[in-house]
Amino acid sequence: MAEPLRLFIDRTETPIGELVIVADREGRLRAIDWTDYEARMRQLLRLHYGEGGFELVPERNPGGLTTTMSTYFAGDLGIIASMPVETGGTPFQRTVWAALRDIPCGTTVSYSELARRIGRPAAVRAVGLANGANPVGIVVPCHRVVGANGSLTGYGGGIERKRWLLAHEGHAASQSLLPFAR
Amino acid sequence: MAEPLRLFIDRTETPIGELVIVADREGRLRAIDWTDYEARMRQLLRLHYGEGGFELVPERNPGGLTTTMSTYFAGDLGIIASMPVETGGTPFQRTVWAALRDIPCGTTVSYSELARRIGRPAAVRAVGLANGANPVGIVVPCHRVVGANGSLTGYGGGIERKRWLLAHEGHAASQSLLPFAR
DNA sequence: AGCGCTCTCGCGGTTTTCGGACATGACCAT
DNA sequence: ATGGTCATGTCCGAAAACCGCGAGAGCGCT
Repeated sequence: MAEPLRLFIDRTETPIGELVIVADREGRLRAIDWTDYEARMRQLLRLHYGEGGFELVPERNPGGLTTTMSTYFAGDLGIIASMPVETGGTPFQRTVWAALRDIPCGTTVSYSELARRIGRPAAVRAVGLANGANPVGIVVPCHRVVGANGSLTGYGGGIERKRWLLAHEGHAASQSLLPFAR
Repeated sequence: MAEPLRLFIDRTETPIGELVIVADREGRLRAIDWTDYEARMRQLLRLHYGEGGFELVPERNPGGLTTTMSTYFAGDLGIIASMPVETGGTPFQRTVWAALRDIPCGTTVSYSELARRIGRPAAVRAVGLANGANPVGIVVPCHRVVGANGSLTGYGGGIERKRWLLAHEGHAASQSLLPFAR
């Protein structure tokens, strides 16, 4: 009944692949992902806003977000911390995502530590799940969460990109971090 | 996200109980039910428009619909046929409800006949279900559907009311119609 | 011992799947 | 007549599967 949410979609190249960016009328980031995972991103949007609950309109640099992302990749790391974001998700997921934004750039946290921080020390796997369901990767830095033993464990965009992002953010040990525990 | 749909709610007395009436800004009927089943009506609204997808604002005689209903109960039977109606529902349900409005006042149809009319002769039970899910009873005359053997079978507001409505509409045999097959 | 690896199992939120209930009625076998 | 079977759409609740984890046990090597 209520006309669908009007969202704007744009794309931009980065050193590790093309990004798809989705913003709303107010210039808040609603979704972002790598072009090669665009299908998954659209699926997530459908899940959050319903089948016909939104429409994607191509537009250049909506809300200036495309520029912001380029700036981040160019080396201005702090800029994403203040980027406006709006998401759906369950209460639990939103709690996890909020906690993600509190992880300082250049550092990492383990899944269990993150679970502890939101007051649900036992919900470790659930935190992993919520991490994977994050619609606004990079900006809400799910890549800063690693295994308890320092292994990179997983990343929706591919482990290689996770490693690159951490290195880009100057994480001291990121060069030696292996995909799996050695 | 999108602010909730603003709906107006009113009540009116009838010979067979109090009605709750819900209209939209454009004066179209969105829902109607007997006060003693108001909980079910609200449930249906939640189902169609989502948990926080609408709000009910008390208002006297919204869109003049309350007057229209009184007029119907006073004896002007034809007036409901032209009453504006807007509903959610699945494609199948909407098809069934549309077919209901084509049943002339003062006549009845069996569930199977109705199923045949919408081109789904086998979906007899499904038609019954869709009938029960009708959010705008009386106006979309689900009470004009009876069992193949003439029994009244069922009605969301109670069999007695179904019988009364049919009698009110001058259905010839309604006086002798029994709740269940004899 | 001490290290490091593998395997197993429990953890918990979300999604998916499945079965049942229902405002019927045609058909077939007792 | 009576009674069981089955088709059909949709919602709901229960149960199970799914995982971007991690602690602990068992085992083979220095």
